[in-house]
Amino acid sequence: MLVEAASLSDPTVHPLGRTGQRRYPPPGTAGLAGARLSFNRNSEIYGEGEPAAHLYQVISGIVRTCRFLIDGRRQIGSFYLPGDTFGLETTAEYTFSAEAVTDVNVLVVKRGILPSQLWELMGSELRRTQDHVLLLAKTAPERVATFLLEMARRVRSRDEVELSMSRQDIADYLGLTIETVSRTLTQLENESAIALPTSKRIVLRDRATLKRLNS
Amino acid sequence: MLVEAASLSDPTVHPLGRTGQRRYPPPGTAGLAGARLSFNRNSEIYGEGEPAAHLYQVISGIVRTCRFLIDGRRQIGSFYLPGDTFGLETTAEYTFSAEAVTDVNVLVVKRGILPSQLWELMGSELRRTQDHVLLLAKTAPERVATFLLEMARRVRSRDEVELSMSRQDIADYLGLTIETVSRTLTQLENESAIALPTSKRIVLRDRATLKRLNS
DNA sequence: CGTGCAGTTGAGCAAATTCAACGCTTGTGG
DNA sequence: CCACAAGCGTTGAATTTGCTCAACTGCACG
Repeated sequence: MLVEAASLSDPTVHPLGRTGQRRYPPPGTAGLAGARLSFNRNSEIYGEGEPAAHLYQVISGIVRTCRFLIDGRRQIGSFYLPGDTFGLETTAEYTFSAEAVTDVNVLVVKRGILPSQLWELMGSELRRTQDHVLLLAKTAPERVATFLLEMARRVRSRDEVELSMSRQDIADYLGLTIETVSRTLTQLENESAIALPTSKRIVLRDRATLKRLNS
Repeated sequence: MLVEAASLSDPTVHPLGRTGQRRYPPPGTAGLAGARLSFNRNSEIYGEGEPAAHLYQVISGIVRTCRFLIDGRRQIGSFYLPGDTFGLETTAEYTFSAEAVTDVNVLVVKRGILPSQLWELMGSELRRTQDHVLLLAKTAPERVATFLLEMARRVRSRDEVELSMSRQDIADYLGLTIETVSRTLTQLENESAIALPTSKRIVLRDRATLKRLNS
């Protein structure tokens, strides 16, 4: 991990874990501002159970948050793309760990967060998680199609998506195995719904088919 | 839908519930104030897509929130027990519909909500939903065991739980079919992990086994 | 005493997982 | 530059899990 700006030990961290406290920053400090950090692929940004001291905004790269069952099964909560903010917690400790899917640059957000921004952030977290629950009610092809459409929407891509994360990451997000993800992608390709120029690059050829699966 | 006129003597069942008498709220409702409403079993409290005008607190009975996929599959988001608050939304419209699992009395909360209370509420919604995602990563016996332990915890019951909701409700919450729920309960009973004096009443006989499944 | 509904149980089936093998890419050292 | 190992992804076969369909039971309510 590489620190490019201010120190993390700075004690003026906004106490995000606490509720009922309303701190309004002085005018002019609104917006996201803080130290910039780099993380290597697959390194941990923070761990489940650690004090939830910071908020992070993705500058470049992709971040995943995940939780584990005791036997090692992993559930990925979300992927965060550039511009997304992660690390918002309602408790004193992180309930998920956050890891770098690719090499990542993040901005540590220490202050200057308005309550309205926090509210907005929490709202999008909640909606994302609710959609995730609905996704897990679907069949394998439906989950994969939903995932592809979601990723295409989030990267504002017309019809091509770069899946930077591994098949294992996708599988743990969708609640499937890597084999099922792989087979489903192949099947979608055979149906001409998508094309797979490389294993990480996906062309959406027939959005209608995908949307139908999306339910 | 909110019904203003009280008509307790009216024996006909209003499709969207009927009003009840005003009473003093039960303990634990400090800060929340509003009209009290009654809804009959299986009536809709509000629908997905309606303007999210109100917050509700359960006084008595059980409420479920749910969403549907286009083909009719239903996903239950949460069950709300007495004391729980539901209807908190981050958008202008409800993303779930809310229905009465049993006959229900609720308090409509229109104002008097502090930002800190809203924050707390949103936080518990988020945590609940995150736990739901993790639950859906589990096997059928694990899901059922987790559900039983959660319900027992929430009703603060030593070792007996009244499952007021139907098997279909449980199945749609756990992402299983009623047959699988039924079979799993039978299996747990055969393993002496639980007892089923009636189909709706469950005795937790061996929490250790259930907790092991809970992962 | 039927009728209807909720829940249970059984048999067969389908979907997804597991286990295993294989291919393709990537990176490394000779 | 090539050889080779390691990791990731794909594919196939067997297995398991949970689902579908169907029958049956118990119970509440007329």
